[in-house]
Amino acid sequence: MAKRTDMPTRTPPAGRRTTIRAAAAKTPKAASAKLAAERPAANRAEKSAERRAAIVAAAMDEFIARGFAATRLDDVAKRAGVAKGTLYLHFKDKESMFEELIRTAVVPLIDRMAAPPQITGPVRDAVERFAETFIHEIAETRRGDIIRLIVAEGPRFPAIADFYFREVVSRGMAAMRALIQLAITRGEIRQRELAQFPQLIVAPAIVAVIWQSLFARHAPLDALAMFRVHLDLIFGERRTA
Amino acid sequence: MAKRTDMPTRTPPAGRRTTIRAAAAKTPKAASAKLAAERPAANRAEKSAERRAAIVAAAMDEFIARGFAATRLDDVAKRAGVAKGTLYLHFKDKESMFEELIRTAVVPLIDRMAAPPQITGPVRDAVERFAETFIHEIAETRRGDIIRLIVAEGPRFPAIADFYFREVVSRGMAAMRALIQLAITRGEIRQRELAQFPQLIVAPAIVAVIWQSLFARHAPLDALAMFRVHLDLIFGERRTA
Amino acid sequence: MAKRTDMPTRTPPAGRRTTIRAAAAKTPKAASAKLAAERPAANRAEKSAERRAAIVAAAMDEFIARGFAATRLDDVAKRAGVAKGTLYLHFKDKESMFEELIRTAVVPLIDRMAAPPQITGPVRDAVERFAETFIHEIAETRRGDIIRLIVAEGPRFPAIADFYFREVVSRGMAAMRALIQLAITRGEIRQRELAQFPQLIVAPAIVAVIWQSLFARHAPLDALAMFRVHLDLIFGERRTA
Amino acid sequence: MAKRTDMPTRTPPAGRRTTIRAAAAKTPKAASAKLAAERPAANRAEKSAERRAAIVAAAMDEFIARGFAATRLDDVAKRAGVAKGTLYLHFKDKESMFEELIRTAVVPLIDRMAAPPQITGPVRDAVERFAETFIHEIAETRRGDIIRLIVAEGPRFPAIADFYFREVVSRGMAAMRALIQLAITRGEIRQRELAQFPQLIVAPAIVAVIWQSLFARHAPLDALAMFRVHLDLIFGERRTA
DNA sequence: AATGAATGAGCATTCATTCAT
DNA sequence: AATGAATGAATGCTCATTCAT
Repeated sequence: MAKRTDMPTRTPPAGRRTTIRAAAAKTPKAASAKLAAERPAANRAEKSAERRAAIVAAAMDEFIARGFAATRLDDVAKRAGVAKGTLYLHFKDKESMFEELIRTAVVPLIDRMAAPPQITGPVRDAVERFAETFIHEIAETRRGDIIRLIVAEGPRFPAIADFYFREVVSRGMAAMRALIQLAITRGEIRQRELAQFPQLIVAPAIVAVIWQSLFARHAPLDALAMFRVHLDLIFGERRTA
Repeated sequence: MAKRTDMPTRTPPAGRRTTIRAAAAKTPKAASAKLAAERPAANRAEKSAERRAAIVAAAMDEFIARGFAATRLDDVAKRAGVAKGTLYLHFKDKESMFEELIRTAVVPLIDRMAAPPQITGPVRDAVERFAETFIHEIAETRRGDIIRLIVAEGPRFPAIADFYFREVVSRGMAAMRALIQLAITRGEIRQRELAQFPQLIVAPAIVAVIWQSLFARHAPLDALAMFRVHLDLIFGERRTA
Repeated sequence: MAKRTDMPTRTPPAGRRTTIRAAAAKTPKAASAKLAAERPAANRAEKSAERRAAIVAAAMDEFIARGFAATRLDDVAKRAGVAKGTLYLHFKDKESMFEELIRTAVVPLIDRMAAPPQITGPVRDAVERFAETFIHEIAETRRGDIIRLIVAEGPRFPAIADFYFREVVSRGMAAMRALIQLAITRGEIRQRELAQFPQLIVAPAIVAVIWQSLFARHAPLDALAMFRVHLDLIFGERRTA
Repeated sequence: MAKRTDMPTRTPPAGRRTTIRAAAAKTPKAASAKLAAERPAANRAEKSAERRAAIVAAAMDEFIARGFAATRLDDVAKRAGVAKGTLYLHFKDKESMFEELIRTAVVPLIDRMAAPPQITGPVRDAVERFAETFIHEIAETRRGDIIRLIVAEGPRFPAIADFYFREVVSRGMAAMRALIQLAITRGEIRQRELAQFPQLIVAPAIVAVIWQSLFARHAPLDALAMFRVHLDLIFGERRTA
């Protein structure tokens, strides 16, 4: 069967798929021992939360690397250092695991969006700061992969697309629109129609995220520099920085 | 190519996988009968080409609707009106089917990009015409789904990402850069740095494609109108059309 | 013993297994709380005996409703209001739980059989009284289900079939045979060969038990009336009651 | 049809369950080779029917030996000499396999019941002939096990209990009642109330079936002799045969 | 070439049993 | 003693791939 190509970025492959059964880390004990060693003590609830966190992290890695359908819960369990059955103590099934995972992972994005942008100086500065944050913390981290994951699986998981639209996209659009209108009022932006398409502001960031996961090795992209040029288009020539 | 030509927009998903069994058209016979009826007679080679085209079209629909891993060749065969074994007369295995498919599907995109843009008037007009074409023929058709498919599966199919980068992206970028430089030379664009990031030109088109498949039902997007505002940012306020 | 004493008739099945997840009372805590509340205090041994009784009752319900293989110890524990591990403080494993259970449940049957039938008047009266008891206390109660359970699982649990044969069947047959012979001696029964097949006396009772659990809803059966007709066949026309 | 035709009595269990994994006859190939050898040639449809018959026979053996829940489809496949997937070409899932199996197996019983009893002489002779047939062909063969299987699984498969009641029990009862009434009319039976409980006629046969599968090794039962005594009770002392 | 029945490795999920707390 | 989280072998079912017809 499939060769199971290697993922270009993060996550080391959790096992060879078709031919060779992964050398089957028969060492959940070892793994949990390691966990135990790391931390001085932990009561029942803490340990459970820890395990859950390990599962979440492992599942995220696998789902990002392989997509929903191709991810094997066996691999998730191995990577998390737990037995297969343990997954089911925390999640009803693979599908809910995926959906809950995405929701959880999206929360930091929401927090970013929700942080009321501090408009102390020009709007452009606020947008630029926002973009810096986004690019550093999302486009260049695993969170960017989550966005790609949503793009990839969204059509098969309408609940996820809905959730993402509601919690992130529509809120982000509203915030962008407010910023744009403020900038128009202040005369920083002359293009009044821009308020109708706040997507235009973030489009380069989205493209950067996609570019990083698909083409980074062919042609690295300086996302931040690109975004600054983009801002120049919107706000007019860059001030002599 | 022909046969099930255009199916101009998204295929309705044939069923959620995990829970509901797809309503699996139980009529391969019927389908192939229809095929046979369409054309009076056909020699061996023609029939084979026809079958292959049917398979390609069917596979495209299924891969778009479900992604690589979740697509069942059974469904592809059913939809194409052929037996399962027949698929293997045309493709080595599921993986090569997928890869060849993408390559095939990407050719029209290449052709679009390769068509030397007619610069008879302002560069902006050329770009606008290009965008109109792109949006009509890609963002609003099934071809847009192919782009999403590449985004979704690219990391698992580096060969495809490579191919796509080489054949479409890098060529498109080069063409864009040339246009930008021409426009800068002519004074249509003042932002000189834009030439370094031709991605900025197409970013809204990419975002439109993604938006359509994820959020169209929440908030339809007038991709063309958006793109025109985008062009105003780049080329300056729209001429009084 | 007590506690959930009565449950006089069939337990409603907790859910079809393959398709629907049982509505799994999520309240072991609540249940055991109730237990604790019922009785002011209890020393260690008493509490243990109580728990064991609760487990036995719960297990009986589940085994009757689902059979051995399909019964989940999780459900038994939940129904008994104890933790899963507690089951193993009382029983070695599922199999011994089942076997001990049956043995326990069969004891009342034995007691019934062993009670020396009071022959104060005609043998027929004794047999009729016996049948009344059997039908009221067995065929029409959960104990009848135990007989069906033995029929169902006997071939897979030879130890149980052996035990049941030894403790109930052979003793019952002997008692029946004695009664028959007494009746023959007294001239109440003319059919001498009946003594060779004491099964014939109880056959209608067995059939009644099976009928109740399989066909009661299609066609209710008046077991006692049937048995009286049966006695008429054996002892001759019923006296003008 | 044939092959493992008659297997007149109980099947030896196909493997120890809990402790030892069955020595796993890894020889489906061998088995099907044997099949092929037995028969000169066979077209597609014939082979399919043959396979299905093999599956049906194997499944029957396993279900009888272990009950529904404890039967492993792996074992069924092994015994039938086919691959696991093949089972699913013939049956939707384990549950429908079981239900269809029972239905199929019950047909011969129906045929027996439906055969209009030839009343050429005394009714008693007709009943006696019926009983002989029943005991030879059912109580003493694997068909008896099917009755036990229905008793065992009926409560978990209401559809089966319904079917069995409708197709066998109610029809059999009606036939019995007609015979009884004829006998009453002719003066062969004096007990008029017997017509209300035709179950009484067959009760010893049912008991014999159960006895055979549970207690045969403890105390063999001459079912036919027992039934003759039973008939004497109903029709009066046996004629000097 | 075309078919589709057959295969069997693969995988999600369940559940008896154990054991640290 | 009691708990219930954790385990992992077991099992129903799927589906890419093969191959006899």
